[in-house]
Parts: sequence; C-alpha cells; structure tokens
Amino acid sequence: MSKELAKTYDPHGLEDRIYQKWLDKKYFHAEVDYNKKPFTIVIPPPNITGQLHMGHALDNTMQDILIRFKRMQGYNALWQPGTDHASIATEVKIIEKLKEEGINKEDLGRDGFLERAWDWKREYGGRIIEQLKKMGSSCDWDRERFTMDEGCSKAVEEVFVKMHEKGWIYKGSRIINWCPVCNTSISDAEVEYEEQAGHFWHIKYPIVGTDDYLIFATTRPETMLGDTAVAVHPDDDRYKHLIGKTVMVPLVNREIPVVADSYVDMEFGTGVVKITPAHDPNDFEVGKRHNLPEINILNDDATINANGGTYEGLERYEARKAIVADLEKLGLLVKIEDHVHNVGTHDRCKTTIEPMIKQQWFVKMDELIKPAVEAVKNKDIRLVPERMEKTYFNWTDNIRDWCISRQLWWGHRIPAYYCDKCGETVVSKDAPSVCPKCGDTHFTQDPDTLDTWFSSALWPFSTLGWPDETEDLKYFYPTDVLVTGYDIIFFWVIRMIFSGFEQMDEKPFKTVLFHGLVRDSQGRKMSKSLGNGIDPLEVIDKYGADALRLTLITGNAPGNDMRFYYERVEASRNFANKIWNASRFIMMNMEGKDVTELAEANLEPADKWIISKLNNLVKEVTDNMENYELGIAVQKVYDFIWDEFCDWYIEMVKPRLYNSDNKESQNAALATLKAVLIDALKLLHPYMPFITEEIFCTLQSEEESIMISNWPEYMEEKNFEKEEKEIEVMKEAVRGIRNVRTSMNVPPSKKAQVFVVSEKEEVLEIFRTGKVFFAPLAYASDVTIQADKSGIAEDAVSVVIPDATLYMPFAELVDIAQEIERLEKEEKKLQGEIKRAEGMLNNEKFISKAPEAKVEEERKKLEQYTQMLQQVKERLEQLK
RNA sequence: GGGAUCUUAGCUCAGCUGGGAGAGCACCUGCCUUACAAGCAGGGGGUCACAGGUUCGAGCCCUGUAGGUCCCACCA
Repeated sequence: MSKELAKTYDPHGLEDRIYQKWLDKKYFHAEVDYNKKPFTIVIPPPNITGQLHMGHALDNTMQDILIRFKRMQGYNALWQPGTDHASIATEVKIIEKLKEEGINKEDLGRDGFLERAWDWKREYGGRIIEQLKKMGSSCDWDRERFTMDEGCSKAVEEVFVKMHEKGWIYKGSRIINWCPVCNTSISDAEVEYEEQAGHFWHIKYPIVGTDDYLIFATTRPETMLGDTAVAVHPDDDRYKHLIGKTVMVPLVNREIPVVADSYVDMEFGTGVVKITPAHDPNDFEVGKRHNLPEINILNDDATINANGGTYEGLERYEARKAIVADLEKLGLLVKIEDHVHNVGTHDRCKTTIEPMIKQQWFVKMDELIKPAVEAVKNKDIRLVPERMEKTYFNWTDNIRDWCISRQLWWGHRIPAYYCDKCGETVVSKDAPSVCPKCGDTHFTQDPDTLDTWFSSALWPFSTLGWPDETEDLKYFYPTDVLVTGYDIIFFWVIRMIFSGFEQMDEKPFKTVLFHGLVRDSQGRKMSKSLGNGIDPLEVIDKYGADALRLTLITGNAPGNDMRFYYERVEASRNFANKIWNASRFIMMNMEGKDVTELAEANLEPADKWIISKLNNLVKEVTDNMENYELGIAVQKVYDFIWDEFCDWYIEMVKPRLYNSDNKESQNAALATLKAVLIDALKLLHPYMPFITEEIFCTLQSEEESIMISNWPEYMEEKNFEKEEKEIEVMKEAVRGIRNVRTSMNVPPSKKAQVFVVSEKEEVLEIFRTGKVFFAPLAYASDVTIQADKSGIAEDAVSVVIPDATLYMPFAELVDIAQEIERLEKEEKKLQGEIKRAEGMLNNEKFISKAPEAKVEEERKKLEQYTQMLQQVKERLEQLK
C-alpha cells in the first residue's frame, strides 16, 4: 500500500513532524570527511535577547537554501549555528528586568549580576534557536556555540594577548564616545547621527587687556566650562593681530589663549571657534597640536563635575540653560539662531553621546586593515552585490582605531591585570602570580569587558575550534559564504575579515552575500515603536514556513530591501497548494499501476518536450543559484511547475491516462510525470523544504529523504530540440483557437470541429501525433488534418499560425463582419512585424555589424510573417 | 559636503554580459471541465522619470537634470 497525500495542503503538523525526522536522522550533521568537498556557512549568531524577526527569517532562509543546495550537490555541507551574548543589549535587558524586581545592578554586585545574566542566557538563549528550527533551518545543532562559551572565550583571550604583544592592542587616554545612560564607552560604529533642531548661541569672550570681544557661535554653550583656547585661522586678517593674546572665559573666569589653527573655516560663522579639548573630537586634535590643557567638566552620568564651579551637579541640559541665562545677564550673549545639526546618539538607547577623554583599550587599525582591503580589492573575497565594495572601502579608507573596552559586566573580561602595589599592567590569559616589576603577588583584573563584536569577529574560526589546531578548522576553514544584511558591514563583516587574516592568515569566507531590510507594506522599517512588525512565527502559523520562505525569496535581488505583506504570502501558499494537488493527481493515476523507469524509446513528443524543458531548467536554475541569484532561480522553478508542467503537460497527458487501452503510452506518461515531478521537487527543495519532502517521500516510499537526494544534472541526452519545437507549434495552435473562441463568446461546453491545414507534411505529422491531446485542449469535437482546404465551409473561422492555418466551421452562422474585423487586426499586426523586420534587414549597417545569428533570426522571422500575412489576406479575400 | 541606490503595468517588484517589455497581486470576461475556485481559460493596461550622447540597435552603457531612499563625514 502506498501512502497517500491528504486532500488539501495543510502545513500544520506536517512541518514539525518532518523537521523532527530530519533531526532524528542526523541529516544536518557534518563531520570531517576528506572524500567530500566541504561547504561551510557560519550563521550570523542571533542575540540571546532576541526574538525571531523578519530579518532573521530572510537571512536564515537564504543560508538554508544555499546549504541544502550544496548538500544535494554532494558537498559536505556544514551550517555552523550559535548565539551571541550581545553584551550591551543583553545587559540593558537584564537591568530592565531587575528594575521590575526593584533591584539595581550594583546591589547584586558583579558576581551576583553575572549569575543572573547566565540564568537569563539559559532561559532565553535557546528560544531563538527553537524559532530558527521552525523556519526549517538545517543547521548542525550538535555544533551549537555561544560567543561566551569556553572555546570562544579562549579564542578571545588568545587574540587579545597576541595582539597586545604585537602592540596592536593598547591602552590609551583618548577621546571616545560615552553613553551617559548605558554608562559605557562605545565605538565609532555604534554612534548614529540624527538630525536635530538646535540652536546657535552667539557668545562673546572679552579680550584680556582691551575692551574688545571675540564673538563665536556654538551649539553647545555648556562646554565653555571646559574651554582652554579659542582658535582662528592663521590667515584670517580679521583676527591675525589677536593670535597669542588671551581671552577670558566668563563664568569660570579662566584666561585662555587665542591660537591659530587651519582647522578653522574662515567662511563659517564668525571664523572663531572655542576649543574644548575634553569634549569634542576636533577640539581634542587642536588641543594636542597646541598643547592645551584638557578640562573634563562632566561626570559619567553627564552631570557637571567640580570643574564646572557653581554649575556642579547640574544635568548637561540644565547647565546649558543656566549658562545661557547667566551669559545673557552679563551681556555676553549676542544672539540665538535656529540651527539644524547632526547629533551623535547611541544606536542602542538613542541617548545623545558625550565625547570624553578616558583611558580605554583600543585596537590599532592601520596595519590590521591592509590585508582586508587587499582581499576585497583583488576579489579574493567576493561581495555580492558588487556595489557593496564601495561601502566597504569607504569605511576602510577612513578607519580609526577601534575602542574595544566597555564599562559593562556582561561580556569577555579584559585579560589585563594591574599590580596592586606598583600598578604594573600584565596582559595574560591567566592571572599572573608575581609582578614582573616589583614582585608583588596581588593583582586586580581590569574591570572592563570587551565590545561584543570583538568575539563575533572571531566567529568563523573560533566556532571551528581555534585556537586549537582542530581537524574541523583544517577542513572547513575558510568558510564559503557569509550571508548577512548590509547594515552590519562595519560592525561585523570587516572585523571578521581582518581578524581572519590576522589570526588564520587566511580569509574567513570566500563570498559575502548581502540582503536588504524587510520592510512593511508601506516601505517603512519594521520596528517595535511603530508596531508595524510582522512576526514570522505568526506567518508560519498561518501559512507554513514554506510559504514564508518562498515569499521572502521571490522577486528579491541581493542587497535590495523588500516589502512584506500578506497578499504575497498567500500567493506563495497558493503555489504550495498547486504542487500539492498536481502531486496528488499524479499519485492517484499511478495508484495500482506498476510504473516503470523512463525509457526513451517509449516516449511521445509531449513527454520529450517536458523532459527537455526540465533539463534546460536544471541548467539555468543551477547557474542562477551558483551566482546567488536565488530570486531568479526560484521564479523559474515556479513558472515551470505552474505553467509548463501543470497547465500544459498534465493537461496534454490526461487523455492518455484516462485511456487504458494503450498501456505503453500510459506508462510512458506516468513515468514522465513522476520523473519530472521528482526533479522539479528537488529544484524546489532548498526553497520549500517541507512540502517537497512530504511529497517526495509519499511518492516513493522507499526513498528516505529528498534533502539527501542528488541535485538534478543537465544531460545532453535529455535535450529534445525537435520535440520542443513541435509542441510549441501545438501550443500556438491551441492558444490561437482559445483566443478566437473567447473573442466570439463560444462557451467551452460547445465543441467545434477543427481542420488543420498545412502544405508541410512534417507539420501535419505533428498534429497527427498530438491529436489525442490537441482535441480536448482546443475544445474540438473532431480534428481533421489535411494538406488543402477541401471540404471546409466558406465561412469557417480561421486561425493562422506559422506554417499552418486552422479552421473552425461553426454550425451557426458566424458574424462575417466581426470575423473580417478580427482578421484585419491580425493583418495589421503582421504588417507591423514585417515592417520592423524589413527595416532592420534593409539597414546596411545592421547586416554588416550585427552578429550573423541575429541577422539570420530576423530573416527567418520575416519569412514566417510574410507567409502568415499571405494566409490572412487569402482568408480576407475569401470572406469579402 | 562625499558616496550608493532607486524612478519599469493601478500596487509591489524582477529584468543575466545592449538584440522584439515580464511576474505576483488588483481589475474585466467566461467557466464549479472527474488534481487544484488557494483553481481553469481569455483580456485590458507600460513614450521603462526627464534631456542629451555612444551604438546598426539602449529599460540596460556614458553625461546631465529632477524627485525618493540609504550610508558616510560632522562647520564649531
């Protein structure tokens, strides 16, 4: 007894059942095997705080498609999964949760807090993994990793120590971006600039020893508390004489010099800039050049510190108000202008960041970045789409040292120890026992943790066992493709690349495939605050993972954003239903019959036609997929299955199935149906893994899974050009007849006799062979095939196709005028085509410059249209 | 300020190295034809943003213009 498919397609239950089977069978698991070529993808590790969103759904669908494709092609496919500790994002979440319990992190202390964090990880870290499974992701879950597990931590320490020894990781006092809410430094990449309406305060500082003033404009008047100079351009005639003089900072009464620096733009504002080295990156540079003192006026929470004198304790914006008011009282405020400017905010919490000078750990970038630039430049690493290279180089060309220390608790603690006695710094994997400088044995570890991207940067090799020299590493590294959104090029992609070259002396991956953002139906970013996010799990629940996956891939080109709405999911679901029913139809017809293998000798033209079509499809789809054109590839499979296979082939073959007299013909049809369906399912499997598996296994109960079956291959012997052309003629004839019938409002129930007339014997032969299916498709009561028009009623309706004319004499009188009108339209169309072809062929330059094949093609078309036009004209004359 | 990208059917988008404009949805007409009404058959609808240029030939290549989106820089 063969299994049966349920009557209607319903993904519920089916998908979970199948996924469990795959897990049980260990199909996702990959082991080193030198008999096979490896194909490796490392997952962009989702945050443990995360919930699956559409971005994940797209990202993982793409990866799964590639992995399944390569697995079927015979590669040893490894999809390495895992999660990211996401230091700051997670820490913020945990703090929020603690707040609900009325606890703040300091109450718990570092160890207590970390305990809670690990609890969190255990509780929620697995949630997103379960959600990825719902998508059908064929990750090797036996290899699941976490950026803070033992191995990854070991890798982090190894890199830190190594790079420190090399001098590429250093501790320094530099101006960094400070988030006063998260209370930590952040890297340049984490600063998001946001346009804000602000003001320009025009302020004057008295010039010492004169009654004169220097006027300048600032967007942040409160920083005047930390001013240590004012700067003018050295060539500025207005101010040249003041260089070297001093001005008085009001309110704090500090005398500061007027310095000359070409950083000042003479054209902008008044040409005078106040310099606050401790709170502005540019001023910091100016300060360094002129040896200016750096006065920090802010506490970590962005309140004014003791250096702010009477303003101490005020929050930064309160201080601003107070200072402006006080300046006004002193008559030092000239005017206030509206001013729109970009304000740096922390990408996590949107707080306005505060530039501050702090001791932090940095990664020196200038040398490190070189091989990463080179690799992309010489295409050793391929970015898809190529235009992403511009974004990439834009970053690498302007790179600054990477601030990697964070004043957070959740993360990799910096492996630096300070001698309690002499303060000596020792960087090492393990706590040192004796101070190399003073011999003391007491150390305190650096309290800071590392930027979360520091460990993600090592992900492609740390997950394969590095720093140990594992077999996995030797075999699976470098990985093949990285699939990710273009929004994390700077955060992650670049950092993985330079880390790969530095640690492994080899690129981390050969190709980076970028996708865009999934937006809502109006093109807006899906976000929590807008509440416009569509939950992928809800979509899966309603329509199934296959439908969701197909929706995310169709019509989507690499690197482009896409819009998501339910109508598209429905279309995908409908396609699933289509395949389901076609398969059901085929199985019903196979029921109780011994369908043999395909044997070319028995095949009829229609069989060869569809086999040939499929054969070409295999080639095209494989090519597209190798080129990461996933959207194009699946579109072709969709068209083939729906249009060619279902709407044409199945319909062509029905008469043979229903007529059991000719067993051979029936068997050939069934064998073809089955073979073509199976290969089509295979092509579709990477995109819609569940439904294809279900049908595949039901169709042939001895096969255990489509996901470990062989990817179809193009075969020259399956190319039947002659039959392809023949069937196209038949299709043309059927379409022509259907058109005419519709335009004349003839209902399908009303059959008509059809005469096929052609001077060409081979054309007549095509129709003789295909008569069985031609008749029902063309709603013909009877089909007569002959070389001339004898016996055909004068007023029969005619359809002209290349090399043949079809006639339909209807019993009732046909409206001759209408028929003439229709034929005249046809005539006009053909004349247009002829004119076009003649135009080209009469062009001397076209003949001489266009490729031979193209010219020949046009000649053939011209010939054909001329012949068809003649037919139409004859008919017209006859009717008139 | 620099850069990327988009502008194609009513809507959302494909369109590979230049060689007669496509899909899905929506719309109109006719069909419950024994796989499927989540369907079948047919249909309407596009000076491919605009202006130049290169070419035998441009949706595709080049230049410019307009509008949208995004990234980077951050003139205080």
